[in-house]
Amino acid sequence: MAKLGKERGPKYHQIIDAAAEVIAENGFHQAQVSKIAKRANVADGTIYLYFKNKEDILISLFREKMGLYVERLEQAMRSKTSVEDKLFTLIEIHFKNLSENQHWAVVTQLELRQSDKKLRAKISEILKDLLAMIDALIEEGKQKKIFDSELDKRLARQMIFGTIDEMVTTWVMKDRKYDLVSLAKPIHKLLLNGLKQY
Amino acid sequence: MAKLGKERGPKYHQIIDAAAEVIAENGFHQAQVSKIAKRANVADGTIYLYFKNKEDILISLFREKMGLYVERLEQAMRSKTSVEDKLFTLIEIHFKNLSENQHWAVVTQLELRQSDKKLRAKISEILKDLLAMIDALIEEGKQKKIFDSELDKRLARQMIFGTIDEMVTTWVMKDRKYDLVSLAKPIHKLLLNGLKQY
Amino acid sequence: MAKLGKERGPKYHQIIDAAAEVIAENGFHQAQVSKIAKRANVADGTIYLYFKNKEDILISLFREKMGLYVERLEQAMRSKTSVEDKLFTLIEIHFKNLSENQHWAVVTQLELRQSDKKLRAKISEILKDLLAMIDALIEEGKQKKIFDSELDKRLARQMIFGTIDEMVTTWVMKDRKYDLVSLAKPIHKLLLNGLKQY
Amino acid sequence: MAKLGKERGPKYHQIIDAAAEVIAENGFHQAQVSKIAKRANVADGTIYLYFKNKEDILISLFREKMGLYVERLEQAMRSKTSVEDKLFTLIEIHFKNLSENQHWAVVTQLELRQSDKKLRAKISEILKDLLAMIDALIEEGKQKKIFDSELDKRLARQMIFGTIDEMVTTWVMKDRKYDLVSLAKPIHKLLLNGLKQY
DNA sequence: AATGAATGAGACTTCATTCAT
DNA sequence: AATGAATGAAGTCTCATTCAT
Repeated sequence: MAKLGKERGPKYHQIIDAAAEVIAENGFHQAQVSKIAKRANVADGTIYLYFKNKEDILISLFREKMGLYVERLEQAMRSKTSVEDKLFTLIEIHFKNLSENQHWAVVTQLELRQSDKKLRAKISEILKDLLAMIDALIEEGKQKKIFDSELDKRLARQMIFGTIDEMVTTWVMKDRKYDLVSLAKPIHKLLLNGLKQY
Repeated sequence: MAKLGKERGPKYHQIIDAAAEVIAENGFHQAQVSKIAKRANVADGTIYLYFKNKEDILISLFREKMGLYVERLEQAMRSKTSVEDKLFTLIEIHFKNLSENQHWAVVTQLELRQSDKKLRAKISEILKDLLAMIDALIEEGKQKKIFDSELDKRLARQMIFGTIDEMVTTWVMKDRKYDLVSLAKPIHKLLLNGLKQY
Repeated sequence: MAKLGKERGPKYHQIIDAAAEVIAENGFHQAQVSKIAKRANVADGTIYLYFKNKEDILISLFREKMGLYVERLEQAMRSKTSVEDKLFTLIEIHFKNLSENQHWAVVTQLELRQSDKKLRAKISEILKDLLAMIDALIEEGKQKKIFDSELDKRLARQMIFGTIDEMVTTWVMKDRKYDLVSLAKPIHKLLLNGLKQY
Repeated sequence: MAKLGKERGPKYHQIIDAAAEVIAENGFHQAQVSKIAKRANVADGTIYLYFKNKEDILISLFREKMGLYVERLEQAMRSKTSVEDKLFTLIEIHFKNLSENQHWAVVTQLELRQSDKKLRAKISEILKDLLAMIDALIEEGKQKKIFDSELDKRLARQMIFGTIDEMVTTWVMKDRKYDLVSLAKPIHKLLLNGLKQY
């Protein structure tokens, strides 16, 4: 058996990318291993030199893409100082990222949610990095007295995440017919309004 | 041939209810037609006298349950006059409804989302009644000058729906270990904060 | 799911018999479920209404055939009184049984031994009835002072069973070109010689 | 192309031995070529420089080990003069050989029998040396008037071989919990009893 | 109206073997 | 001589749906 995802040859990413495309085009339940293999220009068996099983492809896919996203997000937020700007950046980068990878947007908002309990638990695990960033942001806002000191961190996080996630889902379900990124500004204002103390 | 939901014998609801139970207990992917039939005390073939196919059972299930919920919601909101109270009622009834039907909460927040694109599109269709109520509420708030006249109705709706949906999902994923209804008050405050004009 | 082998419809035996034929003709590892189904004139899926899995077909096959054989053996031996006659009957019936079911002989002596450890353990379990009969015979011989009182029951059983089993295997491997039943007499003499006390 | 067993480099025996170990430890069906290669510290492809295919490894394995055994047997029997002693030596060396190589005993009595018809035919071929020795022994016994002149050589051989083979198999299946070699004496007596003339 | 036995398409994964380096 | 990444064929079992009774 090969490296199982360790030393990643070029085929590793070939397969990951093929999986993202095939899922976006055919849907989660129609993304057969053989279809992914064909799209990646490798034999079916080759998949199993790089991934333990089909689920492993999907988790790796999510981890890779999410990793890139979180990295991009961290980098962008580092240059911001105010809590307000950081929240705006978080929203904007999130929307930009998905606008620039619309296939991927379909995969995260619709297809991957069709996975079973076990797979979704692993996806949740990967999402934690993002949620932790939101939590840190809320904490900072509370310390800087921008947000109410009584603000429940969990509720605030659910409002932020729930809102932007729902916005992306709606956008995807409307076939991405309008510009998502331009909604960053108004939704930022709305969310900030909710969190701020007066 | 199936009656296609017209003349609904008693078996119709027997099957619907069995489906809800079986999905809640076994998960979406383990809810086979034969399992539903057995739970409903009918033969497998009988299912097809009342429903076109498996998907039809699930859609009908969602429609029936959602209908009851929207009805309850409308009734509760009718007695409220202020926009603030109406929003609170919407959140509270939503949380109460799911707290009192925890099996059903699992079905809507986790299991039914594992369905395929086609089925989810139909589920979205049914959700529209709820979303329309939120829209009406926002409209009323704008007219009464409680919400900003510039407020984007779609964004506001996504914030409200996204937030409460995410809250229920988190609650379900945390195995419903805490009281959801008591979160209605603080989240109502947070959302109202966001929507109000100052 | 159907009765899983309980209330056995006609298809149950159709499948069992098809399995015996297919194994004898194609070998154990070439006896695919689909081949058995085709031979039994049922759909692949029907197999699983009567058997838990492929292994279950094979075990049931062995149990059914072995049950018939042991029954026949018990009946034949019941009419014999002397230990010598009983031993002869045991050998003769064993040889006759396999001579009359040459397909089955191939299955037991060659094909079924290719099964894996788990399946073979279950087959051994079924064989115990036969071995118990041999044990009872040896015990009786010792009590009647025909066999040496010092005779180790386990060794004697292994000599009897090992010898006749090896004879059948040789006969099968030589393509059953000679008459097996006529060897019952001389081998009976040989075995008796070995077991008797002088 | 493979050397087909001609010029045997050191890797030849490395691979043979690795195969024996892997089969004993993992069972026949879990003895993949890649596992054997890893155990032998060679690349998968290297195997095919020394052996035509997987079957060829197994046949060679059996031939090599059996060759050593027959050699040892011949040497031990050479020092014996009486037929009785020779038979005893045959049994004792057989039992000793397998007691001293318990892994190998598992391989011959259980694992290798899971091979397919073709492979087992070749294994039988190799066994012929041993059977020929038994035949020679019977012949000698008949000439020396120790065994009955009417004794059927084939039957006698099947009794001897079947008995000791069954004894080893039982011992292996009982996890080799008792001493096999000490059974040589009583079983020798039993077999001799059977073969002798009175 | 009701039954439930029967159907059969469809997919993940393993592993012996090859061949470019 | 040696490597080991790549190949791709092949098989068991599930389950939505049908249809004869």
